[in-house]
Formats: sequence, C-alpha cells, structure tokens
Amino acid sequence: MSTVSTPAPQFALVDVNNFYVSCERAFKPRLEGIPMVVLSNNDGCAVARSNEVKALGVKMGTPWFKMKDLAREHRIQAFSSNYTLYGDMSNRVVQILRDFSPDTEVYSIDESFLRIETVAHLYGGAIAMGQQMRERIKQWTGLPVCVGVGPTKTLAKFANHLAKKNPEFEGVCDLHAIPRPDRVRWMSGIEVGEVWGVGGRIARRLEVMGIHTVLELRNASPKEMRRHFGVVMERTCNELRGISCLALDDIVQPKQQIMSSRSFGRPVETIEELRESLASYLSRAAAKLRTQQSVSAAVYVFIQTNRFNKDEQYNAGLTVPMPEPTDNTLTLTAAALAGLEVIYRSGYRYKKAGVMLTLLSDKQARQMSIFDHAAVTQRSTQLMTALDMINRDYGHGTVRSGASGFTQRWAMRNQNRSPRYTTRWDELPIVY
DNA sequence: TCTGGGGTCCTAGGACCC
DNA sequence: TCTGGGGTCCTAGGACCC
Repeated sequence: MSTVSTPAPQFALVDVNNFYVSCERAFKPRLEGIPMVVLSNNDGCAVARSNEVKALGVKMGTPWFKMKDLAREHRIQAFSSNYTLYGDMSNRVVQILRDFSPDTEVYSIDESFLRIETVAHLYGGAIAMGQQMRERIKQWTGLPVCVGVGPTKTLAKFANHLAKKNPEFEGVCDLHAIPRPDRVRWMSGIEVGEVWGVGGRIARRLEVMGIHTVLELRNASPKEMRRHFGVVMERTCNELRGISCLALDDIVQPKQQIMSSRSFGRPVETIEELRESLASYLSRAAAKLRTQQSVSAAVYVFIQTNRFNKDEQYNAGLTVPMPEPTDNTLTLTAAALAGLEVIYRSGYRYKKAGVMLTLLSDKQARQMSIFDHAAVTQRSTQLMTALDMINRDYGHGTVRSGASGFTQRWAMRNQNRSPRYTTRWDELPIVY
C-alpha cells in the first residue's frame, strides 16, 4: 500500500487584462486612463476595449464606424492591431510563467493554464504565488494580469472572472480559499453564459430549462446535460462540481488546418486582384506550414461578397487536392489559383477571400510518391528555407512570389498601427 | 464608406461494406 | 412474395473558444 498521496490538481489561469490595449499602453504610458480600443484587421471592429470603454457599454466586436459618434463624444482613441507586437509581448509573459511552473499550457495569445499543486508551497501558497506572478509580469513587461485558481480548468476560469471583476481579490482569486457559503453566493450571482464552454446558443436553451446562473448549472444533473447537449456540456457540468475532466495540454500539437484570409480594404471585382490576394495569403499559410514542419495534401480556396450589402451575394469555395503532399509555396499557389479559376464569377464585388491548407501531415514521416524525385524535393526545400530565412530577417513579404502583385490596392486598411517596438530595430521606442 | 481572423471538437447522417 | 441490419468511415455543419 502506498503512503504517498498525490496532491489534488490545482489549476491556475493567468490572463492579461484587456491584452491588446495593455500592450499599447505599456509603450505609451500617457494612454493610461484614456478610453481606447484596438481594432480588428481592416480597422473593422473593436476587439479590445479599455475599462473606460467597457464602462460606456461598448460590446466586444462593435464595428468602429458604428461607434464613431460615441468615440468623438468621449475622445476614444483607436489603434489598428499590431500583431507583431502582441505576439512578442505574449511570448515574454509565457517565458515568465514557465519559471513559476514548467507545467504550462499556452491557451491563447493572452491566457495560460498552469498546474501549480506541486509548486505553490514554494511561494507561500496559491494566492501568494499569484501575487508574485502579477508583480513580476508587471515589472518585466508592463502588463497587468489576473490569476484564478481552482481544482479544474473550468473553475480556474471562473475564479479568474471573479478576480477580474471584483477589486477585493486584488487580482488573484483561489476558489479553495473562499468559504463555502461565499462560493455559493458568487456562483449564484453570475450568469450561466459566463461559464467557459457555454456560448450564446446553449445559454439561451439553458435559460428555457430554468438554468440561469453558474450555481444552477453546477447543480444540474451531468447525465441530463449530456442528453440535451452532448458530452461537452456533461464535462463542463462535472468540472463545475470540481471533477477535473480537462487535462493540461502542455505539448503543443501541430495544427490540423492552417488558414489565411482577409477582408479587402475596398471591394474587389477583377480576377487579377483576387489572384494577387490569394497568392499573398497562401504564402503566409505556407510559411506557417513549414514552421510546424508539415506538408499539406489539399488547398481550400474561397471568395465571398459583402454579406452586409444588399447586392446580390456570391460565396464559393473549392478544395483542390494536391497530387502529393507539399510545403512548397509555388506549388500550393498554383493549386489555389487553379481553384479560383473554377469558382470565380465576374460581376460581383468581392469583400473577402482566403485559403486553408488541410490534410496536414508530418513532413518527415510523409510517404514518398513513386513519382517523387529526391533531387527535386531537396531543391524545393532549399528554396523555401532560403525564402523563410530572408523573410524572417528582413521582415515578412521581403521576398514573395510574383503572383502576389506589387501595388496590392486590395490590401486591408491599417491606418493607426503603433510601431513594432520590440521586433524591429527601426521602430524601437526612444527615451528622451 | 466603413461590420475580424483563426482555430478545435463533436455529432448526425450518408456512403459503403459484408 | 419476400427487399436486413450492423459496423465503419467520412464529411458537413453546429457549437464553442479567443
């Protein structure tokens, strides 16, 4: 009989408050306290809002043109998104977190899960550990984070929500440290739609069943949840009860599909411009494909008109199988453009186009086709490696296929992007 | 004039096989 | 006249996430 008891799992969820907004503020402290938003690609929607803007009732995803009046009235500052900067800041936060616990899952650009049950005591417990994470991340990157701790991922998310919304937690909430009656009170005060895994659709159906709050979902029967909504909801329900069903995904799995698409800065009608844009998206997707050392056996290409317009709509997509899996930008581009020829119809004003690489597999393990030619494959790999190196060192798009065009009049709008402070020598911040 | 982009997992139902 | 049923694989679509 073993006398060694494994400690119960303890998950921490660390997320950066208003991540994109906070990244901008880290380099322009004068923006602190000023209402501001960061806009999606094409300066379309607000995808990050400062607390001041949230207080004005602006919802996530509000189109910028719809809030212009409000913006004028309250002097809301708007920034175009600067993904190079955000990606780099995100990596810095993850580096810091890995020092606290090696069992770290990077869940999204601004959130990580950590398993902390074996290390929390080194810092004086979960709450003290959370406070030290906050301090170090603030000091080293300038970013504010909140920490939620619980026995399951779903409860850690819930705790994080409490930490974010309620100042009395001082940015760190450990559910275990909250007395039971208080936990019940917190759970009964928050809408069921806030639970991780419960989206708008399911929340509405739950409401009809009389389940309105987190507590009511926690107290529902998991079996019944499964009957109505499937295994995902059964798991969510169990996780709320403290039964851990979702493990930490600390090993990064290669993506199963890689997408690149954009809305155009203005309507596009000609096939020439669609060709250019698709070639340019494809080179991004293929570069990502090579980064994860995969090859793709099929390219999906699609074009769409503006669904918000009253014009006649045309949406089309086509999957083009590759004769053999490849990571070569030029081969994949040829396939995508062949697909475009099939689906293109003239006479429409296109708003968006994109490509998706699918049927991905590991490049090393790939089956050689009988037509495969070692020398050809090797030349292709060398060419792509050189391309990736140049674009890495001199900025993406430095070397690209001629098919992607030179003027790129279809390119997205991006009117107010901040400098890429941390990744470009010529855009370094200057301190006077 | 202006409305993002990139993912995952699950399930139902059809195709196909024996 | 009688015209099965179960298993597996694949795909499309729905739901969710940030």
